[in-house]
Amino acid sequence: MNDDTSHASLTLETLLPTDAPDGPRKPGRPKGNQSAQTRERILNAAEQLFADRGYDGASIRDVAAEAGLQVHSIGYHFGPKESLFDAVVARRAEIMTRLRRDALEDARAKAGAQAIAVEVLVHAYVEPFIKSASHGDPGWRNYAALMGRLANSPLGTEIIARHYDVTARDYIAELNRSLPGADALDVVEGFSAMVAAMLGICSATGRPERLSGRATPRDPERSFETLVRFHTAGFLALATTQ
Amino acid sequence: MNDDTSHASLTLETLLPTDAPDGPRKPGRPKGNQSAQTRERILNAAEQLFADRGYDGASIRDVAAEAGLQVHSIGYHFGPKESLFDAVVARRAEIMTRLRRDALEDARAKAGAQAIAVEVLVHAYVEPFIKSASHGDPGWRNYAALMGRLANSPLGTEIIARHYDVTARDYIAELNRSLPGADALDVVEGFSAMVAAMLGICSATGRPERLSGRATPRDPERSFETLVRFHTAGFLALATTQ
DNA sequence: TTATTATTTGTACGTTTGTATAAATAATGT
DNA sequence: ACATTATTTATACAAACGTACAAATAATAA
Repeated sequence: MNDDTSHASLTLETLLPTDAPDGPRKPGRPKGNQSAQTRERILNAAEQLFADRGYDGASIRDVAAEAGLQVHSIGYHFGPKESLFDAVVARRAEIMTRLRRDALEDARAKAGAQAIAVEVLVHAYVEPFIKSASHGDPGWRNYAALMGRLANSPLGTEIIARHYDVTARDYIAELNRSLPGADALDVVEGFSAMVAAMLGICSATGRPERLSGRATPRDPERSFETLVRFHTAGFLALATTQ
Repeated sequence: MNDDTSHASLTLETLLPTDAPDGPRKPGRPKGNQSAQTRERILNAAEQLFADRGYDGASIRDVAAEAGLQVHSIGYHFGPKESLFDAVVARRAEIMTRLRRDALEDARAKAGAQAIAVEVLVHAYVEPFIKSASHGDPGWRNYAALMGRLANSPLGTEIIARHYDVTARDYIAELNRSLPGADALDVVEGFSAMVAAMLGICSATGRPERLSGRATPRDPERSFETLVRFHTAGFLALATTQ
């Protein structure tokens, strides 16, 4: 599809910043360090296809076609399929983790010697993800959908653990400090519920719209605020009751 | 792998009740209505493999081997792959839906003219699923894991909608009655969060154990109680705050 | 200039995929 | 007894899969 690259007419391709601004690739060693750019293009294509069709549903050939490259270029840059998959997850995981760590340090600095408010912790963990997923960038939107798909699958949990568990434990420890009356096991349970809800919101399955009967997609900003309110109350209930 | 079927030694196969107690099938028309039994066996095998490897990760050949049948027998009984998948989901969806409807009617009868307590509604919706998934039956355990995998995927949401949305709407309507101060959109959001948490608990990914540092798997009964407490408080916060 | 290195292309291999066809077999209906 | 029906086996097929090899090409290094 879309093989009319011969005439440079005013198509979407020329108006929007695409992932392949250079046109069809020519063989030969590229100038300077163009490899990084090609890798990004492959990662973007893979990200979208893995999000749409899942790990097994998206083939290396699909990725190559979407990136405008030959099949072998994928393997050349990323090795076997599973390595490509891990690279897709890893790329934005690093960014997301940094945002969350910064938000946590910020909250710690503001709280001083006192415990951080639960609402602040929930906000700090969830906000970077939901904001990234709903701020227009299709890359982040695809990534969020992919994370949702991964959440309850064996391969997915293994990769998520590798990239996200350290920071998750930091937040859980801080939640325990803020909820001295709550059992630690229950706090982990609440944290898991929070993550599940966050991923559900960003997966854009259309189910909430269907269940509420509205045709228009819901406002992610509003979903975010509701999530914070809802889960903050949930956490507090773990400390007070029982 | 495991191709030493020549000698009938004391292996797990001979000790455990497998899905194929009748031994290898022989061609020819079976006595009476044995077809239903074969279909169940195929559904059990497909359920397990779809849960473990996902829709694209599990092949029809895998299912046939697991059920102890030839490849074509799967197509003979269920048609194309997607029909088999739908049949897997549908089988227990009917049971689950009945349990939930019964629980809802029960709660309505007990509440009389009053609104049903939010906690009762949360309990009624979640209990059949978590109890089925954790009551020892590997079929239900596989089914629950499969549902978790489906939750945030396009194919999955479509199938889930077809089988579960009607009852979900009933519960949401009742939740709105019990939360007169809450916005209907927020209630749907809370309901989605509740379902996501429920599926996460039953998917048995091992992440909560990893995050809490314990090696032993958590008690599902306890997770269930925590879920109800947590989400009931969340719903109530939607009505009181803002 | 010449040799080397990085990257893309084109092609190929063996396996696995979903699905289909044809024959064989045994219970059932008449 | 005989034709019919339901089901399993065996085999086949075209397509798609992940991966690999060899050649071509262009930038860089010597």
